[in-house]
Amino acid sequence: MPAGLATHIKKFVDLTEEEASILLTYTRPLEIKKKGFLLKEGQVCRANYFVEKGCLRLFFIDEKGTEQTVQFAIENWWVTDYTGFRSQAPSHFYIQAVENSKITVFERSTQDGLFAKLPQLERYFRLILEKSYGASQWRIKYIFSLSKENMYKQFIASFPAFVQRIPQYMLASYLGLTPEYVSEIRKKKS
Amino acid sequence: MPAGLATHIKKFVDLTEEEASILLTYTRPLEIKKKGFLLKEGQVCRANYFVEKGCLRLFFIDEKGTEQTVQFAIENWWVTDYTGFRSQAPSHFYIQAVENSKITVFERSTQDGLFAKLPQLERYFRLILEKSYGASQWRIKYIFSLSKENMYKQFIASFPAFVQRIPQYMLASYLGLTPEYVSEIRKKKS
DNA sequence: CGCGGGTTTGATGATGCTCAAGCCCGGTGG
DNA sequence: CCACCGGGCTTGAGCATCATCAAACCCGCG
Repeated sequence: MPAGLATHIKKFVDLTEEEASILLTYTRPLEIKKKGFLLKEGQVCRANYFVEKGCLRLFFIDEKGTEQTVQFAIENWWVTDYTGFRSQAPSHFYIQAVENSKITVFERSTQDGLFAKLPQLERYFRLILEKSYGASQWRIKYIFSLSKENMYKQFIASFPAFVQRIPQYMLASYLGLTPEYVSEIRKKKS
Repeated sequence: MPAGLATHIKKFVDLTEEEASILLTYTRPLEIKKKGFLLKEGQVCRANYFVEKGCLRLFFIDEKGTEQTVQFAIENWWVTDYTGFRSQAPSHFYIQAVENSKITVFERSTQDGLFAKLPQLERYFRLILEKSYGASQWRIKYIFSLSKENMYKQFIASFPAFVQRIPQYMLASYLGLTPEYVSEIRKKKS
């Protein structure tokens, strides 16, 4: 039961118990093991994923074969390849579990039906997307204004708890630097 | 009259003529001269801006005093500082006209009233934001997978017409490189 | 105990920035 | 109509940041 999702929605829009149970019929719970994939390059991205517990990441593989993390999603965040989700064309991204995770799956195919029944969810997703897009604008701001070293320091200062949860190389791939260089920065700091 | 806006909305959701005229009462046309500002750092971002004609840019000034462009908006695009727009806290960004422009202004304070009257706009903005957020994910992808030189080449190959409309230093600030380096790349190409 | 994924180390070198100067060209005022 | 001014673009030398590569190391897990 996606108790987390209903609770999260209620922070943004009204949702009665009855409506919450309608919501249930439009979503699907999913447990996924660490390193499991919800989406791979070339596949059609059919769903939007809400993290009840655990952590997912959206990444791609560049021409040199290195993984580059675009986004992490922890508890109460949504993640999908929005371009692929909208177009239903083969995706250029991967979505992978960073930890053993409990997910609520929201299929693209049932979206319109659900919005027809619970119109306030249209508002909920608008609000979520405003927040996500705002975060994305800030991400660009950090990328352009900070040196790699400062990006790293800033990140671990801002999210110390989260840094504990992910391996270094994954953090490196999120910040756009090499694991070797992360190592060097850490050495310097001591 | 924001004919462009109504037309744009109709591409995404239904909108009768009567509803379009209601929309009119909730928006405000604005003409702004090249280099004029719609938002400056420290001000509260009270509106979302739709470009009917012309071009706007969202940028910030980094600690070295250099302008860094986060986003351009040409005809039929919205632009605002979403974080500031949502929180109504003083912004860290600037919004400036790149050309003489015709804008439709949508004030934050009237947003809820309008959505109550025209609920389908909730959907419209959700769709717009999905598209914008998707574009933003791709922007990250390009930043992480291409060298500066290839970012530049890729951009001018993808948007040759748009490149004509903006000065080099502004394009440089969008791609996160220096005008000097752009110069160097252009020299090499010949 | 051994395997393997992840991290560290260090040497080398490319990418792309900084700074300072000159240049080009379009606009403005005399 | 010309001269000047200044914003933007170019040039080049020098240099910092950060990537690359190869090797060793560490340690948790099967």
